[in-house]
Amino acid sequence: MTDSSAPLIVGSDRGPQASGVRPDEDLLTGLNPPQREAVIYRGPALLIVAGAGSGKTSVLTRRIASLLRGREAWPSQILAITFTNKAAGEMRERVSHLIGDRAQGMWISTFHSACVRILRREAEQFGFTKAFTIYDSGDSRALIKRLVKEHEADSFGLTPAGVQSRISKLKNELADAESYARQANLSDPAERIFVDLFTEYQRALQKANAFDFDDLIGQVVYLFRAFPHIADVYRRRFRHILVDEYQDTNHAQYALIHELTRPPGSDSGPVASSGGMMIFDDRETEEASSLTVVGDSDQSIYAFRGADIRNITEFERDYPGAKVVLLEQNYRSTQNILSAANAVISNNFDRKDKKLWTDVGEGEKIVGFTGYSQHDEAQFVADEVEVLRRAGTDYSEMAVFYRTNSQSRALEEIFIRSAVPYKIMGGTKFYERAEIKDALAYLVAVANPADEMAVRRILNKPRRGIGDVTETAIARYAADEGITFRDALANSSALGVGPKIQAAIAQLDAVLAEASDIMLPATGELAPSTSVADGLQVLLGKSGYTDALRASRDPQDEARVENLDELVAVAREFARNNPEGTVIDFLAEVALVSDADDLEDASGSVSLMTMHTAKGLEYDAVFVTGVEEDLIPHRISANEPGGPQEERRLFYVGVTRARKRLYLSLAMTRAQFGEVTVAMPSRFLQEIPSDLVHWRQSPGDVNSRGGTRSRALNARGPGAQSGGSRYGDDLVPLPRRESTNLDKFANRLPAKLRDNGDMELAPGDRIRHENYGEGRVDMITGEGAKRIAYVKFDSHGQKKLLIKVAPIEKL
DNA sequence: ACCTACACTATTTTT
DNA sequence: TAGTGTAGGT
Repeated sequence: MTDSSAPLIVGSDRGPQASGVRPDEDLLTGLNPPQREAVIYRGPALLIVAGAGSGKTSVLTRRIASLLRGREAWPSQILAITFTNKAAGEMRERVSHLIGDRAQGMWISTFHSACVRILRREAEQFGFTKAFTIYDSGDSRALIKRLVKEHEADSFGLTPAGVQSRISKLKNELADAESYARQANLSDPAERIFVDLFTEYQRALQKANAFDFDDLIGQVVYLFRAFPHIADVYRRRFRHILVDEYQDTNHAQYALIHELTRPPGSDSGPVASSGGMMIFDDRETEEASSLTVVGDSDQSIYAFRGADIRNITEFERDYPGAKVVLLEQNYRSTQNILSAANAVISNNFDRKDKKLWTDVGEGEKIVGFTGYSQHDEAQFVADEVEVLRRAGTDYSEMAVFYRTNSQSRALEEIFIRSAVPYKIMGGTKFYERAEIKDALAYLVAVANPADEMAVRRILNKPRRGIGDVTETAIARYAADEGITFRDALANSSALGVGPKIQAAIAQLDAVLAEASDIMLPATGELAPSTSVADGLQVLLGKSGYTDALRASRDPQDEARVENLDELVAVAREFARNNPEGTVIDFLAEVALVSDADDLEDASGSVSLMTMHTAKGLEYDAVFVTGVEEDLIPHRISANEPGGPQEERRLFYVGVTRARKRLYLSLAMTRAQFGEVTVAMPSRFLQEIPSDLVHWRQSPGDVNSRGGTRSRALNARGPGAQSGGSRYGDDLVPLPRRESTNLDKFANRLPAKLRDNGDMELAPGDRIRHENYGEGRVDMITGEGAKRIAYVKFDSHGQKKLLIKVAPIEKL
């Protein structure tokens, strides 16, 4: 990271590329003119407005490759920011693919990961240690919950969730408790208490040597502003900064980029000249780093968590002289899909007009379907998935989107019944499981003993007979002695608790100490890479945690043990990838990589995910489900400023994920919170030109003809065929009722799925199915709960059945 | 200190 | 509906 090693500048800022072959000519093959421009432009600031599917990742990676290839930059001078860890990994991959080993040393990461790296180096500057840990939102909620309770803030209408989101929003605006207090209305007692909570929350974090998610960004900005000479180190290091998904950056992230792109030395001026000598004389002429941002304001879908769309819409104002390149040609979708997307998004009034186009042709019409219930809708999706599969589309090339996670349940039930393999993306939350959080708290207790919350968490896990009283006694002892909560454990005899409990505390202390010896070697010494996994096993084993789970008769605890084994495996995998990684590094990675299981087997199964998760992905066939008012747009968004427009962008994102086929489906009734409510088609449906959609079953069909007619399986009757069966006028008058007796439409599953888990079937057996009648088993595949029978029915042809749950009996 | 039962309430998106 | 929190009993 030394500047003396700065490379030769080959392509000058605006010098015309003289004749001859560019060193990066091959990087430009296959690019259209604007894409080429985006790769080769050199200047202080470049905004690439990249519509959905316009090849922006390709442009970004080639731009980086071109900088490196032309020796305009060393890898260490490049900082590329992506939205997710997965995207970072892919970008790194693609750059190395283009230029090989030379890609080593670049920083390609999320804002959060990059900031952790910076904070790790600089933490000592402002009252933290290198061993700081990261509070995820669950951790900070727990902390806030405690504070709210202590202050009895709930009687002022302050809920933990509300306080948490307010603090988060403020931090995203780079406000702290003090600056907030200055402009708050402190005659309002609730406000005063909120300020107290905020102050104490921050104090607690500092005391615990921990940062929450928002602090990771905000504190780096604070650091750069308070210590210009430190900022300069990074300004000189990162000469080329590239930010993807710029439309989803919040103010703190914007400020961070702004700090990094100031000319080095610029704000240490007064210091430099105070002695009358221009110490940094030679640096006055240093240039700011070049900044490239890529984004699409139409895909901004994170305003709810502080993303500020103005960061991109006002880029040209923030960076005068910035070059703007527009990428409008779409290489992903058919024209019909793009036309629908364009039509919908054009209803957002305050946007720059932009129209995606393609030259691949119109393609198939968009297919619409209205189910009577969410299960009916799900059945349609499952059936259609099978149709596509038989027509040659791989499961992994299909995806089902929904607005809220809860919608996945009905889909899951039907997919299981129909034996469609699926994978829920982003929904699993491995790291939010209680046993995983417990295990990680053990690690934190060792790695960052200042983190009192972590120690408190494990105090009585497994049950050791340590309750509130003892916990308070420990805390008081620690306060009296001026030592940490963790260190108080080492002195159990001084706590004034019973001998049994003393022994339990001593035992816990011993386990933590033993793990410390394994994971935290003396300074200078390097711990073996297996130390994290080994230490974790010691902690879980000798604390009695796993034993307690194994002894339990709760069947779920078996799965918990497996999860813990999985975590140990993750630690071993981490060691393999980071031979010098420490516990601290492991914890940071785990805190920042929530979708770690993403990279594994999405192959061979249909992907289910929320529309938010879908951003940046693409599939041959996409099902957007639940296209109903109050769902998309979500009802809660109606009251939020800009809410409905953000929902429209979200829908736009969903639609533009599809390459060849797009399905839009909805249900007329939806069970929510135990009640069945009538749903109305989403306004976004009406914004799509009717000739683009072929309704298999339109909302009008379902409305006017009642529930006795078509169900999902036979909906393809002649009646549903004509393009004229557009719902049109039927749409509006559907009255909203809170709850109705539409049970006849409900088509609900029995509350409990049946379980034929132990049914023995072999090829040749005859069976009877509730709906399909009798048939003969051809073949059995799979194991356990996933055993599948291939059955030839006498009157319904070939079907695949999941033996465990299918309504069948052996004859 | 721990367990059970009951009541209540909050239901969007997530690095 | 389901998951969480609290109160009360052991």
